[in-house]
Amino acid sequence: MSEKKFFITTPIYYPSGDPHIGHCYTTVACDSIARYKRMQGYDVIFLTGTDEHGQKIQQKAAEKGVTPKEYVDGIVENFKNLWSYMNISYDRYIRTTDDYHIKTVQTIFKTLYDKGYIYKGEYTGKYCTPCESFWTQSQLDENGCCPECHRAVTEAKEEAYFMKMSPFADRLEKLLMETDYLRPKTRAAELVNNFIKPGLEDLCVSRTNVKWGIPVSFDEKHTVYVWIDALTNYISALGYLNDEYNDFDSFWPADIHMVAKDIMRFHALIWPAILMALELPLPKHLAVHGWITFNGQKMSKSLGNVVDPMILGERYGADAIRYHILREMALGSDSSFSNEIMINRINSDLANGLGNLVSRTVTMAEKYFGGTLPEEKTADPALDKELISMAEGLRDRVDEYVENTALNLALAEIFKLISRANKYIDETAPWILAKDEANKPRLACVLYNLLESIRISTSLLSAFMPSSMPKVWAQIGASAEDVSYENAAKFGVLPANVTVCRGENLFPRIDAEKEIDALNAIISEQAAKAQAAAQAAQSDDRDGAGLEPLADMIGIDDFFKSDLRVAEVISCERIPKSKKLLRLMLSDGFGERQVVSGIAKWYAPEDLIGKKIILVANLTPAKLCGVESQGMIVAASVGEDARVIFVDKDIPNGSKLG
RNA sequence: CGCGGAGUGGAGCAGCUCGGUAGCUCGUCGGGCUCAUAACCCGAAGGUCGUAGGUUCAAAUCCUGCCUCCGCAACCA
Repeated sequence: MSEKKFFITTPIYYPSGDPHIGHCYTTVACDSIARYKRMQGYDVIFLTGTDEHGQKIQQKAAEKGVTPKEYVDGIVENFKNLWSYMNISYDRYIRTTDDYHIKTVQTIFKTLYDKGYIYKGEYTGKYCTPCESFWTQSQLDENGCCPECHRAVTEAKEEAYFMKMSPFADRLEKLLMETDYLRPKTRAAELVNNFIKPGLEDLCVSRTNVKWGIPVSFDEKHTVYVWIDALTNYISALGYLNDEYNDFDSFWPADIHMVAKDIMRFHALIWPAILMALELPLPKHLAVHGWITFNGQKMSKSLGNVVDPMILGERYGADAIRYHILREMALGSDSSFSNEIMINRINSDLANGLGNLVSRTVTMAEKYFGGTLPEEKTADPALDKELISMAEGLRDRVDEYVENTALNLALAEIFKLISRANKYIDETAPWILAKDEANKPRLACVLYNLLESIRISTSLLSAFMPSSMPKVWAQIGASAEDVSYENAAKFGVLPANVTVCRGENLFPRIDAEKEIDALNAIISEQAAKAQAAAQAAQSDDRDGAGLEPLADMIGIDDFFKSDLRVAEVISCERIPKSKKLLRLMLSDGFGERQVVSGIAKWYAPEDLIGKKIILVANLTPAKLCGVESQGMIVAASVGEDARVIFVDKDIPNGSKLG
C-alpha cells in the first residue's frame, strides 16, 4: 500500500436509458487520470456508478412491466459492458440501490435532522416526472411544460423535508471565489451572482409521492430526494457510516470530482453544503467539462445525432475513440464532435503520426540489422541532442498537465515528441547511412534514439490508450520494466542490442470519404429508428409522432369554463429586455385589452397587426416581466415552435367560440 | 442598464495576467525524400486580431462606447 492516495470520481449516471458518448467523455477522462496516477505510484480509487432511484426509473420500469430493480439491473449491465469495452479501470462501481449506500444515506439524513439542518416543511411546485425535477412556475417553458424535456408537469404540493442552505452561503462563496476548487474558475462568478447573492433557497430533500427511493428512517412515508441520495455516493463508496469499506479516513477528501457542466451547480453548491453540514473536509477539485456537440448542435436523442460509442469503437478501436475524445476536450468549453473531425484526428495523429513512426522505425531496424541492433553506436550530438532532451523532459511536462486536468494539452505535448521523431528521421536519413557499411554504428544509434523516443511517448500514452500501447512495446522490444513511469524520464533504457518485431499496423488509415458516408448512413438510420420509436411510444395514431400525449378527459362544463373570443390585433411591440415576449393591444369587441405573449421568437410585431386571433378572455391577469397581461393568445405548438391560430377576417371581434 | 463567456488567415484554437517581429493543428498550393500506413520532411500563399475611439514611442494585448454570437438568470396566462 502506497502512502500516496488518490480518489477520483465520475458522477453516478442516471440509468433511464443506455449510455452514450457523453457518458464516455467524463468516464474516459477520469480513467486516464486514474491510470496515470497509478503509474506514478499512487494508491488510487476510481469510482463510478449509477444513480438508480426516482420516479422516472419507477415509471420506465412500469412501462416495461418489470420491477425498478430489474429495470436498472439491465441498464447497469449495459453501462458496465461499455466500460469494459472502453477499458475503463474503475476500482469501485457504486449503485445507489446497494445496501451499504442506503445505510449511509439514512444515517446522514438523520444526522442532519438532529443537527437542525433539516426541517419539515411543505413544498408546492410543478413537478416533471421524466426529469425528476420540481420547477417553480417561472421556470416552466412557453407551454407551461418542463424547461428541460418540454413535457407536461403536474401540480404538486406535499409535506417535505428541507435542508437549510443559508448557513453555508458565505463559505460557499469563498470556496468558489477564493480557492481553486472549481475548474475552470471562470464559472465561479456566474454561480455566485446567480445563486448565492440573491440568497440560496433551502433545498427540498424528501418526497412523499415517490416510492422508489431510500426511506427516511424516522419518517417512513418520506423518501430521500435525489440530492442526499445521489451526491453522498462519493463518501458512502469509501465506507463512510457503513461497514462495506474502510477507506474514508485515508481517501477523503476526493482529489477530483469530474462532471459535465449541466450538473456543475449541484456539485459546486449543494454537495459542499452537505459536507459543511456534516463537518467533513471538502473535495479538492471539481473539474467541469463542456458537452460534446455534434456538428455544432447539442447531442440529443430527438435530433437522432447521439453517437453510439460502441459503433464507433467497433469501426476504429476503443483507443482511437478515447484518443479523439481526450484530445478534443478542454475544460470548460464544449468540444465539437463530427465524423470528419474525428476521422481527421485519428488519421493525422494516430495513423500518420504515431502508427507510421513505429512502422517505419521497426521496418528499418529489421531491414538494416535483421531486427537486432548492434551494440556499437556512434552519437552525433548536433543531430541527436534536441530529440533526446525533448524526450527526457517529456514526463515532467505531461505530469504538470495531468495535474491540472488538462488532458488535451498532455496529449498534445506527447505528440510533439512523436512529430519531432518523424522529423529526426528526415534529418538523419537512415536510408543513406545504410548504403555504407562504415556508417552502421551511426545508423544503429539513430534507430536506437527513435526506439527510445517511441518508448517514452508510448509509456506515457498508455494511461490514455491502454490497449494499443502494449502492442507498440511488443514491436519495439520493450519489457514491462522498460515502460515504467520511472523510466519514462530516462533516455537509454532499452538494451543496446534490443530486438524489434514488426507487427500489424496499429492504427490503419481511414478512408475519410467512405467512412463519413457510412457513418452518416448509420446516423440517419438511427434517427429514423428513434423517430419510429417515439411514434410508437407516443400514441397508436400513426400521425401522432412527436405530439404531446392527449390530456385526460374532461366534461363539457370544464371546457366552457374558458371563454374563447375572437379578437383583432390593434398594435403590437416587442418588450425590451425580453427575448420572447411581445405586447399586443387587442380589440375584443368590448374594448381594448393588453396581452403579453411569448412568441417573439417566431413572430415580428408587423406579422400580427391587423390579424384576428383567438383570445382566452377570462384568465386572471398576470404580470410578465413587469407587464400586465389580460388574457392569452391561442397558439399551436409544433415541436419547439409555436404557431398562432389566425381566424377569418369577417368574424366580428368578440365572437364567442364553442 | 440582470450575470457571465466569446469574436484572431478556409476550419478549429493559442497568445491578452506582466503592451514591443501574430503562433499552433487541420486544409490548400509548390518542392524534397523513398525507411514507412498515398504516409514523412521543407517551403509558400492566406489575417485591417468584431467595430469606433482613447492612453502610449509602441496595442490582438490596457481604457471607453458600440455591434454580433453563446451560456445562465428573469419573463412566453
